[in-house]
Amino acid sequence: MAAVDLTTHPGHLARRLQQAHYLLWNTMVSEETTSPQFAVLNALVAEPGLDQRTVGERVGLDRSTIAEVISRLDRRGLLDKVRDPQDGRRFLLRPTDDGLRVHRKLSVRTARMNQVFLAPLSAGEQAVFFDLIQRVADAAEGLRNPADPSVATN
Amino acid sequence: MAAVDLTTHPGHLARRLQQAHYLLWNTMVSEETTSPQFAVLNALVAEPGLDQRTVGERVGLDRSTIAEVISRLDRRGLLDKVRDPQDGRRFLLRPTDDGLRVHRKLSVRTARMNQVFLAPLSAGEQAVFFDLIQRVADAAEGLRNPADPSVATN
DNA sequence: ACAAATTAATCAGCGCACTGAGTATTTCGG
DNA sequence: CCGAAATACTCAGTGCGCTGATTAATTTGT
Repeated sequence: MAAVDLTTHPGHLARRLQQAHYLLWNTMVSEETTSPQFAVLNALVAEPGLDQRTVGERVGLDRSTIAEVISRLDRRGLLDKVRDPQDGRRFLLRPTDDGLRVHRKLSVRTARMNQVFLAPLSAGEQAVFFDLIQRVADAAEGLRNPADPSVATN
Repeated sequence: MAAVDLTTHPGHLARRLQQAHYLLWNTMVSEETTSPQFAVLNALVAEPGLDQRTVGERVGLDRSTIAEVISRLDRRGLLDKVRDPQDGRRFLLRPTDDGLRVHRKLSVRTARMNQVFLAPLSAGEQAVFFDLIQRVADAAEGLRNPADPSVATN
């Protein structure tokens, strides 16, 4: 009786959206390479030589998760991981030739998948969709690190 | 150079949105009870006596995941799980008094959290937000089970 | 120059999410 | 009535995602 309507809960909708995407990715893009793995590969194609932490920042993964994703890509030979001679704490990462090939192939398939995924929306609605989600996600991420000195907390 | 802009990838946005929500939930709602656990509890408040599979359907969790979520709620004494005397394969689930208490408390906090989460959007935008996400998620879930006999596949 | 603080990465532990395979129970067909 | 199919649940295995604690390297403050 006191139950709540979950269709008005953004968190629940976000989870359902992500699950739906996960399934579609598996059937239309790749069963071996996951969406987060592709995101990491993509970040390294854009900026080869990044370290682990920075890649995580770029794609929105925390230190532990990024370490696992990278270790899987490394095991499959899709990226190179070498100690930074300038700073022995860091590992520098860059895609291998295989990594570049996989990235190219998956880029095409991902574009196709996105069309199918967004097909229920008109072009205008798609733009609104991106804008609204991004604003909510950005704001929530902002709540998490209120410590940026350039945007004082008061 | 051939890298892709992830801000136009709904899957990537969905993941970021869900992560942002996860963090906010942890700080504003509960550290013990997760959002999927609340969803299950909520489904059982609405319809006490459901079996596991049906609860999973209601909240959008597959057979394996729902089993784990339920076993955690059971361990914490928030629900009762008894064999259906009519059908020995099923377990019938209902919230305990403790489960009802937790559900009530978390309902209030969840409402507050949703307000904070959606604060960057106007009331009109929030309605659009729900509508668009739901349409995309519904459509993608529909691609997954085209086998409903009442809506023939051809 | 050297102790203290900071930073990058790892590890252990928990929870969500999916698939494929296996077990037990019920239902269906002949 | 009884063997085959369907159904509910469990189990093993993989991957994403978070926190808190630890280790190793660099930077900072005297």
